[in-house]
Amino acid sequence: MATATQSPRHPAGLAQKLADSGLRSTPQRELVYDVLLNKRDHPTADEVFARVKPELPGISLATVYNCLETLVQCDLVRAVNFERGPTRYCPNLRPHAHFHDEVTGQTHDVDLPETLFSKLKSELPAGFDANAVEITFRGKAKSCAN
Amino acid sequence: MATATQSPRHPAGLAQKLADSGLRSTPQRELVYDVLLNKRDHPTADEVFARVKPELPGISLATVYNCLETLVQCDLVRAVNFERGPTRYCPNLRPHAHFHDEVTGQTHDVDLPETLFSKLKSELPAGFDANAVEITFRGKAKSCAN
DNA sequence: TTGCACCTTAGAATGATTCCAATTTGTTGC
DNA sequence: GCAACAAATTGGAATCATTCTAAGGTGCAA
Repeated sequence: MATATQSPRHPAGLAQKLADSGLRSTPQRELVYDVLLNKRDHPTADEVFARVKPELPGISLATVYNCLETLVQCDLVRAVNFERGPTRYCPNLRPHAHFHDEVTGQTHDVDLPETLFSKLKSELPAGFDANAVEITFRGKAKSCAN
Repeated sequence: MATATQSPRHPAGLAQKLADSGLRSTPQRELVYDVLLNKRDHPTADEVFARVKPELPGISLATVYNCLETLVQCDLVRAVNFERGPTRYCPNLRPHAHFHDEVTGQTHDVDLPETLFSKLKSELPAGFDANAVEITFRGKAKSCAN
């Protein structure tokens, strides 16, 4: 029996949401989710792996991929892709856009008015029924330090 | 017309645009560009390769990748990515969005009012300077036959 | 007609991700 | 408590798109 070395640093929602899908809450899944919540810089699977390893040294990269996939399935996390780069993960569930900084390679969340998303969908020609829109900006972000 | 197996089926712009960048117009580049113009279904590199091979049997996949990259550099073609799938290529230079049909896997161009793109950029918080926006819809497209 | 820069080519290498088969772990009914 | 069964994890192999590399063509310029 694994002792509770790690208390849940995340909303209790995780176990519930997993259970809703008939899935179990495991140390690996909790930790992966914690890591995403704690540093919301859109890490790749590899980066998540690196952050998770110190706490759970036996975890494998395959498991990290599995956990991330599971979290995406449960709608706890969004997968974000940009130009064939490795998939990044984002625990921000509100509808939002992404801004890719061409200089630093960083990804930022950008909140946009809800109306914009629905407006966009309404612009579609007849016969197109969208259930998701994705908006991605590319450019330079002035860091706060400048 | 039976004589010239490959007359330029594309606007004369190609050779010019290439020259502008100090590049040569080659049979491979012309043919790849032709293929994109002739069937605008957002083919992958592999698909372009397959379409090009009958006319130029000696062409290699590496060359197709090279040509596509070159055309993108010259702003004659746009590379389109969707969720880690293979990159697709699109000779439509007008600003437009893409609609991915979840059923058929097809990609459709969607023209949106120019104002929308600028409006979107103007919604960005201070400090974010976008030079490109990408809009991608996912959903079902009723085919015309229905 | 030689030199040189650009191009193409085949195949090897890379990188992210998925697959697989073998444990391990958790849960349930007894 | 414990066998039986399902769900999860693991390491390594496999896959897929793409890029790299080294070697050989091509064509214009001097």
